[in-house]
Amino acid sequence: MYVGVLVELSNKNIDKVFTYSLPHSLKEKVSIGVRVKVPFGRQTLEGFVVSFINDVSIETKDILEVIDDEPVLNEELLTLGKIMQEKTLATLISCYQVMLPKALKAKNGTVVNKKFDTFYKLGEIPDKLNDNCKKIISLFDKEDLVLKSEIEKISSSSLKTLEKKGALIKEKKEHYRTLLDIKIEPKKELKPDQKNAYEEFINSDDEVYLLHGVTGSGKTEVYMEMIENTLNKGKKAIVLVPEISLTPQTIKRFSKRFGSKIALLHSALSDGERYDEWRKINRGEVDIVIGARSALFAPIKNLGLIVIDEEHSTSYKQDDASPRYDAIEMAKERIKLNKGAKLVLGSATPTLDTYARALKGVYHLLKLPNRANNQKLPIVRLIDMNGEIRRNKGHFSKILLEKIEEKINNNEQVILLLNRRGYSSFVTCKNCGEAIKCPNCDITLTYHKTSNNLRCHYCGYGTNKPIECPSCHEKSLNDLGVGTEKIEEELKELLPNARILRMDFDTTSRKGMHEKMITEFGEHKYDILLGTQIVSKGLDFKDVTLVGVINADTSLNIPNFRSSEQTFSLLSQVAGRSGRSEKSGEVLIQTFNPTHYAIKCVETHDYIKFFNEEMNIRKRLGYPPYYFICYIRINCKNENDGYKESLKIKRLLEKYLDKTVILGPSVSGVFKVNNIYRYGITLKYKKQDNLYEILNKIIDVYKSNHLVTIDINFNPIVFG
DNA sequence: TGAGGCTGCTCG
DNA sequence: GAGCAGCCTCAA
Repeated sequence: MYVGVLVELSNKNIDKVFTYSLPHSLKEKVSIGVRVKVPFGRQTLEGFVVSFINDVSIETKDILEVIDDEPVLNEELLTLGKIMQEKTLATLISCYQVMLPKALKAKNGTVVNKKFDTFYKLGEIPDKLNDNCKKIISLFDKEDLVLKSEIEKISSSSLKTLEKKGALIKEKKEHYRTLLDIKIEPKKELKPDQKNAYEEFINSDDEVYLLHGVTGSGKTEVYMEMIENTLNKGKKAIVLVPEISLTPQTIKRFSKRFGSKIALLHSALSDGERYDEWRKINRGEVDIVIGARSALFAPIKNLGLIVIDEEHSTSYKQDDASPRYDAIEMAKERIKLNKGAKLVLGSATPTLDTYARALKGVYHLLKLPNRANNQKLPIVRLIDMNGEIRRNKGHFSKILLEKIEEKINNNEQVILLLNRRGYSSFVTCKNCGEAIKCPNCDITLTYHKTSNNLRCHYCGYGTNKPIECPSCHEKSLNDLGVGTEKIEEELKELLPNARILRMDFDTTSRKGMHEKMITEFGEHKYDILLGTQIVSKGLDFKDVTLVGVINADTSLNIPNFRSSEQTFSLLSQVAGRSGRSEKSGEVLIQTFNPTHYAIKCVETHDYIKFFNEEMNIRKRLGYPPYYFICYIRINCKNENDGYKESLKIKRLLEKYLDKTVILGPSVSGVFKVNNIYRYGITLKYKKQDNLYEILNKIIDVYKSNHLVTIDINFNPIVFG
């Protein structure tokens, strides 16, 4: 008897199935999907059993040890991992590892302790009982098993008596760290719009849906109804939310409706907690999994529904490490593996790719055009900052300051967004607000401080940093960004009596801080919530009637063809935090580009207009959704070798890819990381049948090259 | 002639 | 990834 094993190391050279013999003593313990320890060369490695093999023609070694009692990868996930490998061209082992919580990844030295608790169950109850004993017995009215500690709260001596008489029987059971405070509340009736969308959903056989609903339209209520419908059919559901909006507010809403049927998977959990949640899911003890990107791979059986909320969020693409997979693409694959299952994508500002597909009928479009409870969308005003900076030194316009004061005096609350994307890596003019762009690509040039020049990361164009602004000819070029701390200081000086809560990566990184801040702001212990992107999603405070955006433009200037889309989306989302209760809301957006379509369309809440404008540009310049993009990064210790190899690769690609536009090589977003130089080649294509074949060949050629490594990223978020 | 470095290959 | 064989270079 032999088994195929995939070993833990992520390296293209050994990313294949190795055959091991199975000693008689381990025969019973091995099944497909369990982790094992195997000899590999002169080291011992962990790996996954992926197949059983009958006859072999080569010498084999014995499996040393079987680690798991139960498989950690089931058949569905094994298949899904293979699909991921084909789509990302990463190593197969990395695709499996990314689906598992840290504690279950095949990796030498991982040990996880299970925690056990003592419970009691009922035995034979004697006729005569004293009061304490009666009380203890009554604990079993609601539950079959009661914790020892709960019983001891009544009386530990009575517990001993009952145990002796055989009325209570001890039982050791695995303990799960509980995460949810469960108080189930009656569900809300759906509003007419929500009901229409829901009914259209349940009466359709389509696989993929886009729920396009404006901010505050109550998408979550619709999701919950869809989930309930799924559970009623005896099936289970996965809900993905961006990490940033996996706030206590969101979790509470789901747990109030579904209680202990939920498991949570997100980054704030410790490894142990995450492992507990995973095992609960694996044993079929929960019906709903809520989590960030990787929760898509929760080992749920009988899956009926996947919901991906805020589907436009870039957090669904693993962009910075291999496997560079897109959770939405993988969700579609998982739906296919579960007959009858459906995928729902939800957003107020869907990505162009998603909305274009919905218009074409590839996805079934469901609409929530109005806010729930007849609230109006907030009134948005643009504040032209051109010239304003010279009038006063700081970052606040007169109007915004006055409005903040007015709201605070009214006992209302304010959210302020500091848009920090693209921080300082580009050059703008302090006077006219123009950013310096590439003449070939319509992409903002990236400023390289060390060489004091500007370069395009798409085509490789480069120029020295000019002394004056090419647009208004003032000598006021600026390459600095602003942080929340600085803004907070400024605000404290301008409004000394305001209570300001600063929320950003620094202040929320400590465990529980994010939750504490949200709770305290909700209790109106502060007047102003100041933060970065973190304040833009999922928050719902009834007293917030003003949202201010300090610098709308910075995200327009990131060197990426998606910069307009991401700006429109961010501003629309943060604007949606205003006026979500009875009081009507206002939004003030400070901008140097008040006529830019991405900003104008936020003012008018006009997604469709934005979509059409942006689609025209994408079509003209050959970007998604009209073209697919693939970014090949070449990493090398030596600058010159890296460039030479990049050119070789480019020539190879040009030889075999006849229907693909090949750009570069140019320096990558961050040119030097850990003393490794990085170059990039960008591919644009509509249909190129042999693309994967050629890319696989290139990977093969370089897999044992010690000088050069290659990363491939399909549909990248960042070109780095 | 032996030490040291580089490359390419294998691991079941 | 680690280890190793095979080959090259260099200095004496």
